[in-house]
Amino acid sequence: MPKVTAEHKENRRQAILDAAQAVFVEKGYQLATIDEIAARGGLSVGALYRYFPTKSDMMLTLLEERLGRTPELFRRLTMHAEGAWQRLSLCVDLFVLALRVRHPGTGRLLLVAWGEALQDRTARLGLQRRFSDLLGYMKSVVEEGIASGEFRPDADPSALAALLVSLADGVTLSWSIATPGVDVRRMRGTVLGMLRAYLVPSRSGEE
Amino acid sequence: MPKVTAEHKENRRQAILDAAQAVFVEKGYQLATIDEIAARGGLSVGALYRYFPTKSDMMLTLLEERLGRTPELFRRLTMHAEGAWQRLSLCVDLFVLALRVRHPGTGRLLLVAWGEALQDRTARLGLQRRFSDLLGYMKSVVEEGIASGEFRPDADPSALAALLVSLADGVTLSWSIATPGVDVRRMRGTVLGMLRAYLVPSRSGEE
DNA sequence: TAGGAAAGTGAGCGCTCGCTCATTATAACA
DNA sequence: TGTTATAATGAGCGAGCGCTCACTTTCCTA
Repeated sequence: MPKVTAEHKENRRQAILDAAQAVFVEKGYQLATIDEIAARGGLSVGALYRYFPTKSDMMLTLLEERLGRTPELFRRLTMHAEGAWQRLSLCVDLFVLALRVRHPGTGRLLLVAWGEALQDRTARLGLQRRFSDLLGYMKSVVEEGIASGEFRPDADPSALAALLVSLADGVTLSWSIATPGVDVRRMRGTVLGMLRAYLVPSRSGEE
Repeated sequence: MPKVTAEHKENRRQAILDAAQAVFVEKGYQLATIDEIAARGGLSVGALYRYFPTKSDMMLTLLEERLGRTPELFRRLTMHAEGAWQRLSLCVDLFVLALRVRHPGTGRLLLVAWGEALQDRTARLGLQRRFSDLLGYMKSVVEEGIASGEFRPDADPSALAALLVSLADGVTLSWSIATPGVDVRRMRGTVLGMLRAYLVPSRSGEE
C-alpha cells in the first residue's frame, strides 16, 4: 500500500507495539523473537523494520509510551480531589483499580522493563525517571496535607512518598507472578488504615 | 585432579555459583554466557558441566540456596526478641541492614530471578514459595501481637504481612536500579512510625 | 490506464551461544 | 614408578536469531 494515510501508519505502529508487548510479557525481552512479533502484528519481518529500527527500540518505546505516562495519569485523575487525604486515598484506589483491570499486561511489562534495565542504560534511565516522577507527585500530596494542617506536621514527605511508590511496585511485582494468598482489597483497607492512623492521629481507625 | 576430596569439589561448586551469580547480576540471565561463567570460575566450560547439568540449573540452585533461605534466616535471627513489637521492628532493621550490606548482589539476583520466573515454571514456584514463607512468618508475628494484647485486635495479619513483604520487595527493586532520592534510613523511621501508630494506638508517634 | 513511489515480503547472511566429546593432565595407590 | 580412575580441556557442532536486501505488490496521480 503506497502513499497511505497517516492514520493507517499509526494503526500499524500500535498493532506492532501491541504484539511486541504481548510477546515481551509472555517470553521476556531476550526470548521474544522478531519473527513472532511480526507474525502477531500481522506483517512480515521486513515491514516491521520500516516502523522500528531495532528490537530494543520497541521495548524502549513501550517503556516510554505505556509505562512512563503513569505519573502524569495519576496527577490528572486525582486533580479534582478535595484535600490531601482524599487525594491520597484516591491514589491508593486508582492503583488497586489499575492492578485489577490492566492485569497482567502492564504489570508484567514493568517487570520485563526492570529486568532489562540491569543491562540497558536507556531503559534504566526511563524507569528511574518514572520512579522520580511518581515520587515527586506523592511527595507533593503529603506536603499539601502538612501545609493545610490535615496531616501531622512532623511527617517526612520524601520518605513516605518513597515508601508508597516502592510498595506499589512491590505489589505489582508479586501480582505479576500471581503469588497466592494476596488479597488486594484487604491490603487496600490496611494501607488506608495505617496512613490515617499515622498522618491524621486525631481520629485514627476508620477510613 | 582425579580422586579429589569432597571439600575440593564443594569449593569448586561454590566458586562456580559465585561466578554465575556475578555474571547473572551483571548481564541478566539470558545474556550471561557459559564461557564467561567458566572463565570467572577459573575452569573450562567442559569442567563446569561436571558440576551443573545446564545453565538453567545454576540459576535455580542460586535461587534455592541463596534466595530461598531468607525466611528461615529471619525466623532464626528474630527468635530471641521479646514481644511482637520488638520482633516486628527487628525485622525492619534486619531488612535495612541486609539491603545495605549485601547490596547489590542479592537484591539484583532477586530481580533477575523474578524476570526468569515469567518463563521458567520452576523459578516461579521457587519465588512463590519464598514469598509465601515470608508471608507466613510476618503473619505469625502480627498474630502473636494481637493475641498478647500488644497490637490492636482488629488488625488484619494476612493483609499487613502481605503489605510488608511487598514493600520489602519493592524497596529491594528500586534499590537494585539505584534510584536516586531514596533514603532507606528515613524510610525505616517512617515505616516504624506508621506501624506503631496503627498497631499500638495508645502511644503513637515515637519509636 | 500507465507510471511511479511507497509498503510489504521472506529467504538467507553472519554471528552467537549452549553444550559435547575426544583427548590430555593429574592425584592416589600398589 | 607404573597404573588407573577421575578431573579438566577447548575446538567445534548445531540450532537459533536479529537484521538486510533484492524483489513483489498495491494504491495514488496525471
